[in-house]
Amino acid sequence: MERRDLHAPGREPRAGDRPEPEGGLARITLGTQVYDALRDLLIAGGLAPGERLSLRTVAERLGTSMMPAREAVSRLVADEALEVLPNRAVRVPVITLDKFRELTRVRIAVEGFAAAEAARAVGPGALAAIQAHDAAFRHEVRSPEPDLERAMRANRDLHFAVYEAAGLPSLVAIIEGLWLRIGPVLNLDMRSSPRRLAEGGAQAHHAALVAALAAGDAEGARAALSADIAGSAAFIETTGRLAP
Amino acid sequence: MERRDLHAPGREPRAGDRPEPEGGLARITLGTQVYDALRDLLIAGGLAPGERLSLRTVAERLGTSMMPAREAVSRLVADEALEVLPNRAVRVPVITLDKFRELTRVRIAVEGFAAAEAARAVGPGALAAIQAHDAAFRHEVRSPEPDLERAMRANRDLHFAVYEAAGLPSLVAIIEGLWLRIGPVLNLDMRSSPRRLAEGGAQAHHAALVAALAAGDAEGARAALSADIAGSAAFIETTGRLAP
DNA sequence: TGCCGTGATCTGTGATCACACTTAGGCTGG
DNA sequence: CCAGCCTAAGTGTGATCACAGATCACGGCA
Repeated sequence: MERRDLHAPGREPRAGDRPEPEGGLARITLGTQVYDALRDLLIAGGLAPGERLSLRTVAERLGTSMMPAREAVSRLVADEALEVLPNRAVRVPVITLDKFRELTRVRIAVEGFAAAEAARAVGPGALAAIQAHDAAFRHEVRSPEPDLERAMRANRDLHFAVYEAAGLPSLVAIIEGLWLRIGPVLNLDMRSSPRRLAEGGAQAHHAALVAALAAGDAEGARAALSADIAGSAAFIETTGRLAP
Repeated sequence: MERRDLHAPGREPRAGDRPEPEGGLARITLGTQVYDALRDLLIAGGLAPGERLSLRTVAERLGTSMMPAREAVSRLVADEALEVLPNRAVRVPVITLDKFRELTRVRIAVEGFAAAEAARAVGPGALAAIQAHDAAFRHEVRSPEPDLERAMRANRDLHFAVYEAAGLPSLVAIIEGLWLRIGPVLNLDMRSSPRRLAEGGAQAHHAALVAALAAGDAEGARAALSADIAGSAAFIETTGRLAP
């Protein structure tokens, strides 16, 4: 919370900020908005592992009272994306090496299944979108001056486009929960040593994944995605930033 | 909320009810207690699909103020175990047939993976516990007057003993989230037509599952558990209580 | 100089109040 | 007798206050 502004650019929400009845069909509560803001920060690596949060700080930073912040943080704690220490302090969990390996195994199983289902269910439109994200990612990492932020966003968009193509929304929700927990460590390490991107391991896995999806090869898609996750995890482990 | 008391038997929590510092190491907040109470009700079928909840009613029923109820309901809504209608009314979601089938597919994938891992990782102690739950379930359904409540609890204990034997806590948490969502419909239908228990389909699947676990046969365990879930789901579909 | 005690400050949690909104029931006017 | 409005009760959401506990820095004693 120290380093980034949670606001959307140019938007400055205030406490009594509901002049128009929000037009849309579904009502978006302030608590949900704060939740989404924190969630995006976590997945994008805007919050480092071990970083402490304060309900009052979050609330003030977003221009709301403490209540929406409470609800958002409470939900994130329930998702284990945040944790409250016995001191009552809230912080981004510091993942231990064992926990990281466990999460990686679960990811390979769950996301691998999603990729396999996607290979069976993907349509031409979704496939085109996936290929676009793949191209964007490849273009970014091959650029002479790669933009880390954009590359990781393209990577995320590619993955979730695949998962959504499986046609199982509950599965996507589960995967989002997993990304919420590995996001901080993954992004932090990527940020600290961007050479991983240039190595091209991810590109190769992505290419194999897209090819398998296009061919309707479920097991091929599962294998490619598993290799992608495993490769990324192996890199993270070598950086040694994980707690013992 | 109309039909059951959320209190543990003989326990009557009151608002200012913290004379002793709760002894334990981790502090259990009131919000978490309410969450656990509602969660158990949902998994055990104490709340029917479509049933409406009210924060004030929940709070009063548990002897707390509205705040802990808010937090608990908010978390359950985040888990999709409850839903808030555009009217701002909170109710147990009414699962559609398509959604039920989707959840079943995800369950087979995720819980099947857990069973396979359990076959690889289970130790003698955990295996004994699993066998005990299996025996309890078999004893209950073979009894001349089966106690539905006890049978379903034994079934749940058996399943989760297997999942925990996999040694992947994050996976167990995911599965709990899934059970939270199918619990109401599953329990309701079981309650309305208990003959399913007597048919013995579940017993056979359980026996095959336990045998596979004892033999370290991962794929056998996965197959047995998948068959158990599929059989149960097929039965639920025949009762036709699901929304179109 | 080093260490312990102590108070100010900050934390999350719980309770209470206020508000916009929905909904259901009763009353009035036809 | 029926249809219409319209009030009153009930809803979740947001804000504010109160409080126990933890943290940390400062100051005084040894």
